[in-house]
Amino acid sequence: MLSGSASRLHRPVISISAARALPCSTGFSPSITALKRNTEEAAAAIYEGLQWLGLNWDEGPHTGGKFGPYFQSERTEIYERHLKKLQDDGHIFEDQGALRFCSPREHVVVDDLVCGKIDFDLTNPGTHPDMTVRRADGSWIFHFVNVIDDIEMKVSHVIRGEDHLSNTPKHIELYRALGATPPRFAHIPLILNHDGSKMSKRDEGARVAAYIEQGYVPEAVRNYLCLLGWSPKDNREKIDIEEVVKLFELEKINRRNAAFDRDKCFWLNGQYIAQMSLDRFTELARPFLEKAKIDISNERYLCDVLGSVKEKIKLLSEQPNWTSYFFIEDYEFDPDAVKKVFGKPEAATRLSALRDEFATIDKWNLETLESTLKNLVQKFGCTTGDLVHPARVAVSGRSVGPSLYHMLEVMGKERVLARFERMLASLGTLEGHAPSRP
RNA sequence: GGCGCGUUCGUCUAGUGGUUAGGACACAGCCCUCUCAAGGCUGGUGCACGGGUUCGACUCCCGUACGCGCUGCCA
Repeated sequence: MLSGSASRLHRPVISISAARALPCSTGFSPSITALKRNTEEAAAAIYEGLQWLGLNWDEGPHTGGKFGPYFQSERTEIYERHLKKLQDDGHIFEDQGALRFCSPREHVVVDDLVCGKIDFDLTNPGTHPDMTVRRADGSWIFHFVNVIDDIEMKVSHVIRGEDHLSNTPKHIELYRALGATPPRFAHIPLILNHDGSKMSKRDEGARVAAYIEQGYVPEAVRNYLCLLGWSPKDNREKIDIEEVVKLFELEKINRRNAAFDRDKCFWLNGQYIAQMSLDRFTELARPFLEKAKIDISNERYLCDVLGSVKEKIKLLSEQPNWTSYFFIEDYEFDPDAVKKVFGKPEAATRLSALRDEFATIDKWNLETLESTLKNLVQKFGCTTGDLVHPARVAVSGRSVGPSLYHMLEVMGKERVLARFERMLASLGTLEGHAPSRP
């Protein structure tokens, strides 16, 4: 079994990648599920986050396993037993009611899978005081339960943040005093914010909920996290989880801390969206559309609409904004777009002509729509844009959107003609259009 | 302060003594084009600094600086 202290999302992602590459199971130490309720909630958030990322583990509080119980609060007897052993062997002394472990005062070499061999000099009590293992009130100290849990659960590899590197020699002293062989350690770099400051649990990049709300795709976030401190070394950026597991080696993890790059994560998300199936896209988009109260009961239409905007979208949360006008008739008109496109009287004339031509179409599809419009362009001697822009504003109220032909095809003849009609009518009434100008 | 770890474009990285220091994001310009994207092309920016070792250092060694971590009866 392998353990990782899941204080941040990045670590478990790396841990799981590593574990899948190694032939062993994955789990999380009960030591992270401390007595305090907020800690348990934090741990639960990590578990949920991992599930969202599509990563699973073998043992832990909610999955079970053969080394339970997995909550620290239920493991008191286990800790008592090990403490007793240490006391019997004379490693413990009392200090103001608390219990401390008496350090052997030696050099301890940590042989880390990522950082290599590091020699720590623990001979000076002034700089390395004897560690407390239990408080006066009977509660346990993290370092102690952490070691006990890993022994009890037969943890073979401890993968955790580099912030624990300096604590590791103390842990090793404990393993030795208990007659246990220390596991292999792998201390992985920390994730920093873009400005170089340390990323805390409350920072956006560390909150899974933030990714979900903003419309990130789980596989993209997972991919991005894998690339922080690790690389397939072949210039690939988009790399699926199976491939990561195949290539992953703890020894190849970088030692330097990495800054979280919002832009790149965003870009990767767009890559995943562009390349995913329309079915998957629809599945992921649904909650966002529902939240925006868009009527998506017509599955077929929904799918067609999403198909027309899929390649434009980088974040799922952009969905409603890109598609709302497909579903409602009282969509808003962007004043700037209207002004720019219909500022000239020819625009209305051309739209009117286009309406007449479209009305005669039998086969309402991309090809016919395009050829019909292009014919009219010839006739007027204008540019394609001179016809496309008015049509776009008429049916969507805005100047940006999917390819016009695609949009019109999806909307259908009836809807499009009605919208043209309304546009023309509003131009006539609001502006009192005269065919000629001074 | 002490101890530990780190330092290649702004960011993520490839690179393990001889490379025009490669890729990606971001940025700029061009092309394409019905808009916005996408895509294609081009461009600029980098080996923290100082000493060694070597015929030759981004690569090895030693310092310095800077960053981060630990130094709790926090986890």
